[in-house]
Amino acid sequence: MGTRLTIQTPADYVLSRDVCSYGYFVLAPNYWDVAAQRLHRALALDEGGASCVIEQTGDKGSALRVRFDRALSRPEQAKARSQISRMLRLDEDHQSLKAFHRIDPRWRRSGRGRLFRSPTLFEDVIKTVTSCNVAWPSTVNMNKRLCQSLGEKCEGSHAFPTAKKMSRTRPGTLRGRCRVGYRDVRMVELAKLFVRGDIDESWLCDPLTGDDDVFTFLVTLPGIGPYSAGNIMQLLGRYSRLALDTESVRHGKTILAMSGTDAQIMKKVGAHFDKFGEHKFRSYWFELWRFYEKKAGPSHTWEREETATAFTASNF
DNA sequence: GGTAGACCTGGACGC
DNA sequence: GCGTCCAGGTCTACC
Repeated sequence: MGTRLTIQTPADYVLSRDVCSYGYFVLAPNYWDVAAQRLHRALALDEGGASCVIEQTGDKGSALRVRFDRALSRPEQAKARSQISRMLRLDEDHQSLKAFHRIDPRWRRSGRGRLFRSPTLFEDVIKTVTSCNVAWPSTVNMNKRLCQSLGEKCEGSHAFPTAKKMSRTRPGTLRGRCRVGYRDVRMVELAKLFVRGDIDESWLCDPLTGDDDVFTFLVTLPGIGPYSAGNIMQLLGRYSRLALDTESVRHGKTILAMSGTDAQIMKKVGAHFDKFGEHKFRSYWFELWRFYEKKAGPSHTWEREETATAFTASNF
């Protein structure tokens, strides 16, 4: 029989709202079961992969129940708790959420403020690289193939590849089997940096480290430019910068009624959100998310293979 | 500091 | 079914 864990949540926590809050919830190995409103995914643990199902059967703030497909050792249980907590932002600073709702009360009623992320920073960084210079369906495919080709196999699924595994993979394998194209070398280099400890997560997360320093460091990494750095910063819980891309231009044109060249609109979008200060990214993102939900319905109803793979500028 | 072109994949389109 | 074009962010070379 597999291990079962109970994980306490903050008083305002709603699983369906807080999982279905960022596009990564539809990327492998994540799978949101719309009918049951549960999150399925495999985790890479010390003794191999383990798939789990996460559900919240009670009201807002009730505990999460997590069922694994196998028995976990004590150290694995601790690691699983830590990874799930990171992924679901259970550790999001409550004062920061309150401050966000004070500066942008549009999201107070729904309680939106947490953005779904990955169990590890490595997965967040690689997912960011797979989202660059491609349409969303290609990002979905790349992540699916990365898991199938390099992820630890467990019951019915695969975990996301570990940095160690990817660092030992030939770029040609990534390109050929996972269809990541020219990103192959950059992804292997990133994996090696993680394995060598050259990417110091504790420094990146340290409140004493300035946002400018984090940004300056991130853009030195292979495959990471201004867009990716901005995105990784929000994944680190630093919301003071935007991740500007073609979606930002679409948003500027269609929702904010901005005009000019794409470069001019990007600058205008950046300036438009300055008023939200260190919560800028969340204000920007939830505006985008609201737009997607108007088009496709509430995000917790998005079927991975249908609606969720379709939200790009060209489709909307 | 700003910009043009290459990088790669997959989808759309025309034939 | 095949060929061509295009979108997408980063990187390098060049001005």
